Amino acid sequence: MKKKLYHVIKEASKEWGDADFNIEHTRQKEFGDLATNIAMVLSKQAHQPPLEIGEVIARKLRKYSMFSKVEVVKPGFINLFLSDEVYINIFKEVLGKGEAFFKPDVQGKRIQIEFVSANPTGPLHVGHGRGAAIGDALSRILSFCGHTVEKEYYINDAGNQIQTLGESVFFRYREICGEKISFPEYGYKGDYIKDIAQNIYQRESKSLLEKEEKEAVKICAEYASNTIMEDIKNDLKEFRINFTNYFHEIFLYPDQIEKAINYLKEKDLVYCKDNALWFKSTSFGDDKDRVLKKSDGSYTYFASDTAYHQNKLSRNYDELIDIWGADHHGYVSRIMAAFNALSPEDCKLHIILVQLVNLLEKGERISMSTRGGQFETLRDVIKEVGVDACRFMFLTKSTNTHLDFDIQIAKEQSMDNPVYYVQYAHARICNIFEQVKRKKINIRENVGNYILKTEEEKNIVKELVILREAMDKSVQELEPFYVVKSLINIACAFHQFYNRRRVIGAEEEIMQSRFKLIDITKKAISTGLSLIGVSAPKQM
RNA sequence: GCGCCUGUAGCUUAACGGAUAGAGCAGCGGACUUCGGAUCCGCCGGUUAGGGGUUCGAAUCCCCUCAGGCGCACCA
Repeated sequence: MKKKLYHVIKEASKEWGDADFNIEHTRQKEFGDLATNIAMVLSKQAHQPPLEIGEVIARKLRKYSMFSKVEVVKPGFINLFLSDEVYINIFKEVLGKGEAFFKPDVQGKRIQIEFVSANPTGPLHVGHGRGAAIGDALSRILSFCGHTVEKEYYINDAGNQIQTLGESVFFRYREICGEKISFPEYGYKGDYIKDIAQNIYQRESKSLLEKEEKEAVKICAEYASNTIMEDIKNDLKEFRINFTNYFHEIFLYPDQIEKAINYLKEKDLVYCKDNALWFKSTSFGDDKDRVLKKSDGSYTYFASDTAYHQNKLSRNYDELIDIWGADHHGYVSRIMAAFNALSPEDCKLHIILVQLVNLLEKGERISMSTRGGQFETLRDVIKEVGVDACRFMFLTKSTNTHLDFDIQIAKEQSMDNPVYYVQYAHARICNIFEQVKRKKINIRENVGNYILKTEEEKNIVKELVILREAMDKSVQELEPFYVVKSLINIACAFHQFYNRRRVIGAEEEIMQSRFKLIDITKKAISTGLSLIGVSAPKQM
């Protein structure tokens, strides 16, 4: 609809030449349905007052039957009031296309999105949960819009952290075996480490003590990372997230890392200094060059990450998306540098930073690093507030803003917690159809004469159009939050309608139209909710 | 010290450079004899952290100050 309008307005204003104008949904209904700033934009280049230009354009626009009123106001806005005919046509279009109406026109691409990727050294916490909710919603939205999406989890199972994990477990194991040890400062101190050590003890008894320490630590590390990874996978499943693929860092050792380094060498982007191997990331905009291979011969994580991205490139995606916690932002420029060095041409890499989550309870901050708090893990939070509320909560604010997650509020069923508001609208519609069934009211397949008389009904139609635009915007900006916001507005438009108008009991023609209207509204809500991984219950 | 993110009503927040800064919660007051009151309507509440600048027009862009968060390794 906007596209069509765009052309109409462009046509009406062509005597002044091209301009970068826009059309927006108005905030207040006195300003019509839509408004454009074209007169103000043109006034600069035409050296003419915007009101004059606006009046000329408005005169032309008034000839179109799609507008019931066109007015030019104060600073130079042209307010457009759409005729009922336009609403009816959109309404028919939505009904004809069904769910497909909400898909923006996009060219299908192959996209890989990597998210969560938490190290298998401890359970997922709330911050991971937000990344998970955003990554998963984004995948669903992208694939709904026609892209082919693969979701990948990268497991860091090769570096020092795993070594430390193994050592930590082995310390606990020795403790269980009766040795007196002093647990190292750098070790993982969580209780889950003790549980894992206990399991190993039950399986192996004291046999590990007879092995060489290096060997024993390795066994512990392997066992621990596997069990923790299993737990993580269970948490993700619980959170309704299925990855297409789990990629192990260890798989890159050492051949693919060498391959990546050699590739950079051939391009003369690598040099030796102080016995270490450096990548010239400054040539690609990074602040300083980065080490690939340390002087002790081992690789940095940066080296394996580089190799990992080369591996991704070899899989022929059109676009790559990495979702990281905002605490990794210092890492962005070096990976971008490596990526640009590796990828001569088309494939694009987007790095999305998810801002941190503050976990609160009744306004009090719960620390995530100490074990004082009750709900530091994602699992605990899900158990407490439920998957629906949890996922919705993570998505109500844009990715790039800090999120205060208050357990207390997430449990409440108020407008602070809009998931119920949206679900309730869905349940209400379902209930109307329940009543219809019970009262044996006939729903006609073909409604000859569509009627959208009231503001409330037109509002719903308008919000459905906005959902499609939100879908488009979410894809453009890789930001699922627009869809969520639109869902809340659709629910709002429906609740307003519901409170002022009736479906059952309205005059036959109107009732039949309204059946169609609420049916498509229900579809919009359930589709939208499914895209963010939230259920659409029939009753609550 | 350098870099990134953030600062909007008591709280949580919205606003492609556009109109009187828009919502929800909390507070106060109302609404269905009929489809679910987890809803709807009204009132109260703002110097958009502060100060400069850019322009027809700034919460938004630029500079400075203040406050908070996070990064600045041959760590992961």
